[in-house]
Amino acid sequence: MTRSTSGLLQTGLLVLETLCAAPAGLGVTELAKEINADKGNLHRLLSVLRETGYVEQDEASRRYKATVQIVILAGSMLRSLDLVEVARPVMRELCESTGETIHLARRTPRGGVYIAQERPFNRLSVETELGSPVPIHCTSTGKALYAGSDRADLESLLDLPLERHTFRTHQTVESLLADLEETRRRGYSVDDEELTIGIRCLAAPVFDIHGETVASLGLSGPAQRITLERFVELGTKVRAAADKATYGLGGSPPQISPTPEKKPSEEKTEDAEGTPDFREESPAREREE
Amino acid sequence: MTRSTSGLLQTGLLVLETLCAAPAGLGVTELAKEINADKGNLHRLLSVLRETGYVEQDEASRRYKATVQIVILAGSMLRSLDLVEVARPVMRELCESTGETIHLARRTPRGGVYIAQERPFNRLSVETELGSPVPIHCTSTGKALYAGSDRADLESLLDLPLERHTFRTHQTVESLLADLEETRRRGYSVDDEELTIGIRCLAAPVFDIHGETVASLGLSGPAQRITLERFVELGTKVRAAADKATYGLGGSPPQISPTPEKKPSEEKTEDAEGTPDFREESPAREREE
DNA sequence: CATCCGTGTTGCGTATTTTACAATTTAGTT
DNA sequence: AACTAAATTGTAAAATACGCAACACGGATG
Repeated sequence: MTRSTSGLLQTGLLVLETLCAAPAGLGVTELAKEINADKGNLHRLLSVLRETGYVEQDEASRRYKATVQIVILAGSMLRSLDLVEVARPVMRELCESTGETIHLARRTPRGGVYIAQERPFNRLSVETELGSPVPIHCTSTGKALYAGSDRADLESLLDLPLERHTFRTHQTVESLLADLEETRRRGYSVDDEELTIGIRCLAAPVFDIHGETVASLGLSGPAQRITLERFVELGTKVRAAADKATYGLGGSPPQISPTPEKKPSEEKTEDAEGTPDFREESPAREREE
Repeated sequence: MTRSTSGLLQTGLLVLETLCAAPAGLGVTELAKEINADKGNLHRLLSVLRETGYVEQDEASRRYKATVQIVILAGSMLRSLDLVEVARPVMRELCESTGETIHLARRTPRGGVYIAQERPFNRLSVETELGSPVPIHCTSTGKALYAGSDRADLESLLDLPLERHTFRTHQTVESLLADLEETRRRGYSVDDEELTIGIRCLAAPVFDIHGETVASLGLSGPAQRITLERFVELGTKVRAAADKATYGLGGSPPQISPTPEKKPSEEKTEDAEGTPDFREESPAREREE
């Protein structure tokens, strides 16, 4: 009982995904077991992918591997994304002025993805890989991306229970929500050793022309250099850089905390029309460009 | 008369490719014209891609765009490629010691692709984009990748006539072949302003455990710094770095010019068994790991 | 050396999908 | 409000993907 309704395109993509995740390649049978499909049909499907150039078969081991064709596609996509183009110089500048690693992550309905990075030299620097998913509950990048989401959206994004990486990792949705609330107020997010002990990060959201959060720009480095005392200084710099990117996209960053002196509760400026609100997703109403 | 034999998977991939190259997105009709397919069917196909997460439709403009899903795939592929893992530290080291941009390109049967890059700071540096194709006839990277190919292979790779970028770009296959011959002899390739005036590059091949060229590691920078006098010094460094990567992959670099003093002609050491030969592709005989 | 086991590959009838063409809705424009 | 162009939905005919099963091949085993 393999599976009934799937379609060739769906399984084809699934095969590509599986193969991309398998460094050494997979045999037809292994692959069939992995994605629960018929051996024979899979073999034919793989021929198609081979002819198309997405997959190659090792002569000796007969195993199938993904080729760099996918990387070509991704490259052509990123090159055509004006977000990267706009953010790159800003990132380099911030990287040089702070001497820390800067990264850019794109927001998607299903989670964030790192899409660009700038690293300094002669320094212990944090490695973040391109194209890898952004954890939401324990990175400043993730928090900046989803600071505007409501509880329901957030819960659908998180895979509960929240994976604990350090003793500082958020363990409850409540504490995460409070953190996001604070993020919105101060205009940038903070990760104080919540993913890795010894690493602190700061990030700020980038908005598009419709006022929606499309990306976040972040800075990360060792706790020795990113001291708590520097949070405001660095946070401001990160936010300024993110705002530059926002302007580059034709958008304008929302006002941050009109009334800085306030209790961390009860500040629902709910739907205060005027400037695009940081808080919530507003459906795109204007047409594209 | 749209097209007869294509298959959903093939057109699906074609759609993805087209969409990745179209920054602003495409409408169903535009897309249909572009790839010569039926509007209605494409619409259904796009629904599948939307459900799978590879494509999204802009609410306002109704246009379809590629999502970052492809980048996620590419990332997972590159991360599982030990080539990148092995080469990265070598590249950083070379980048720091020379202060120039270093890049890594992977060889494929259809041409090369840039898959990694390291750039220095505070320097005018060359930008090479990840996932973009490597021109073979006018870059050191391309020459290093295909130095071992014979004339027939080469001609199938090149899109003739050779595109002229500068007055130094190779205009004939003959002069390119001679260049490749010299590349094999000296162990690294050279690009003396053949793609861009003012930019010089050097590259050397990386071999896998079977002695096949799998990648090339290159250095590029402005001609003011990369002077002709430094070619040997830098070429040697680049070659050494590439060799390190080769060793990291479990391979060993072939001997370079056993007799350094020799005329540029008549040096066919044809099939001198012993160490893997730089010259020609040897079919993989050992089984994978 | 024969046998077995696991894997890749091929065959085939049936049924589901894709296809091509066209009708219909929707949105933007004059 | 009518017009235009594009997106979406509908529908039989035909191509195909599907599931199952047989075959080929290689390495391991006894």
